[in-house]
Amino acid sequence: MNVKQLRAFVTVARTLSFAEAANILHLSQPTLSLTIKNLEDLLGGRLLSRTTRTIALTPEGDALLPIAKQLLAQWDNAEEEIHQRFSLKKGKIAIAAMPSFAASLLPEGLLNYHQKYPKIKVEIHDVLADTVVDMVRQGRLEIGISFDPGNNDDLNFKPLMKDRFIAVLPKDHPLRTAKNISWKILLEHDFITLQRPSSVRQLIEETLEQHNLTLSVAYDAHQLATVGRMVATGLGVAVVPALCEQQMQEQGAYCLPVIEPTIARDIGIITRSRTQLSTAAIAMIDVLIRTFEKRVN
Amino acid sequence: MNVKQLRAFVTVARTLSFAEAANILHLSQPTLSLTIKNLEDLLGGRLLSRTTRTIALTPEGDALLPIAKQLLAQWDNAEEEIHQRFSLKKGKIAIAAMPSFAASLLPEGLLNYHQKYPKIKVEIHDVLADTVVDMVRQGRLEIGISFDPGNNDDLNFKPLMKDRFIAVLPKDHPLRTAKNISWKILLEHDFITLQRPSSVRQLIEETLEQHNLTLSVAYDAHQLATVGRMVATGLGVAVVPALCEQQMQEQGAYCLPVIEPTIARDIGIITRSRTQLSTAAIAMIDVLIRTFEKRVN
DNA sequence: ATCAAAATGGCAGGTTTCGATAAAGTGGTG
DNA sequence: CACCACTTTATCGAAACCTGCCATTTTGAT
Repeated sequence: MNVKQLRAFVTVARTLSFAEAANILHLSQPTLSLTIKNLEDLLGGRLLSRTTRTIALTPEGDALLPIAKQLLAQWDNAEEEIHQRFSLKKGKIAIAAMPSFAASLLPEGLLNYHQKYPKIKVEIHDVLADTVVDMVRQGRLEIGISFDPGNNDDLNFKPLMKDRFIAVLPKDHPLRTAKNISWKILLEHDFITLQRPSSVRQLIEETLEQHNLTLSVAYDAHQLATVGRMVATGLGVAVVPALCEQQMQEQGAYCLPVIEPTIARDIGIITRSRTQLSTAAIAMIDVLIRTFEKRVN
Repeated sequence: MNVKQLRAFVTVARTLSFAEAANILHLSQPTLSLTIKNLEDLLGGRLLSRTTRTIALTPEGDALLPIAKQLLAQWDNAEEEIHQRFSLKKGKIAIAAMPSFAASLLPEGLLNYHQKYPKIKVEIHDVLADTVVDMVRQGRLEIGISFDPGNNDDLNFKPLMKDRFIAVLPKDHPLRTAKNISWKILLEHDFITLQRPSSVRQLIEETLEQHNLTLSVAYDAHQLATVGRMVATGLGVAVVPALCEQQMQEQGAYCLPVIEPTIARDIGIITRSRTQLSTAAIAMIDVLIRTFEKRVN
């Protein structure tokens, strides 16, 4: 039994005419005759009692009709459902992004995506950079935004932009008029930064060590927002990704480029290699690239 | 999208191997490859992410799988349902029978039918003989059991048996030892019969009129059971179809053949001509014929 | 008898199917 | 670390099959 046969039966049952049904189905009358006959043979008896003048449903046909209608409706729904998913009119996509990106640029990308594919739901996981990588690796979601996880067989990294690190100073700090500030000077002040598992903290420590600079941390916190507020309050200075510049300024802190050394890292899209991405994910990646490509903070 | 494609997809999703799935589906592996490919093309994207070593569902495939499973299950159910109806394992059939038959022989036929097709429900309408004919003519049910409705374009009559009319006497009646009884003698007693719309009453009146005999009715009732009880009580005598002989005897009356004239009528199966009978109905007719054919009461 | 509609038969085009073969990814091995 | 062998899917070409149409016949109703 196939869909064509069932559709033919329902149409004949509705029109009570082979000729008219054949028209509707874009078939010739003989073909329709045969189709119905095949269906009847398959099911083991007549569904339609037909003379040249009158078509009527047999009791079995009567029983099949509502079932067939429902079946066809569900069939079409299923097809439409998947079709919509593929054509991005529907569906859901999950993204993990490191907090600095999630809270700064990501919304702009999401806005572009939503304008293009308004029916797709997007779920954002703003978690630590390492967690982003883990979540993608475990297949918990399709797209991660973080910095380059390094050579990795099962992960792909597509760079989006460079993220410099910037110094954050209280607004009334004497150095705020300078064009930039060196680490050496910066480290003479009380230093506020993120707590250890953070990638920002790690990167700062590693880089300073390479340049034989010593970091003494006065305060550390979990969230950049806290750091920003602490700096604004005058507790000390900090170094954060440029991505957070706007956030820092909004909290009343002042941002300056930090040099000697300049710290920068690639931020990009992480996906699993060897795994087919959903069309929604492919579209999301496309939008993100268009939005952020070659942008340097 | 067709059933074959969906079944192929579900099987591959279950086995996670094209080769194994092809075996299960009794297809060659290339054919299965192409089937899946066609389904994917139709829906607009990949459902299965496949390498030579690993097969995995894409998000869309994941979404389709439960839908497809449900759809196929319903599909099979529908097919099975109708199939069972045709093979008489299921279904319902309605019969109308005149009361004299319904209360006497019919149960024997129904028993045979039920033994052969235990899943079929049977609905009995024990109504007046004329009503039986009307119900069949109107298409309210497929099978009627009554006497010959006469030449009729839209009805078929298939005789089952001859039904003689018999005299019913109180058990202590002086004539009960006779081999038979003539109408002339019978009419000397108080006569009990059915009320006018009944076919029994009509047939008796018509026949007697043809033989110049006069019927004077002392009592008339609606149901044969009442007539029987009245006779048994000694209120008078009656003439009823032989079908009711057992019933009369059970009620304490005594039955004798009635002669001069003998009244008999054909009892048979009435169906609509030019209408396809359900398989259940065809089987019922077959059973009834086997059970009652050539039986003469 | 005539007319209209479904059934049947024959034929063409397209699809499906298969076997054979190619391509690709994986895992082991030197 | 590169290469080879093995396994599995993808591709290709030919044959079988099915499906569709047209022409014709059959059938039932007027």
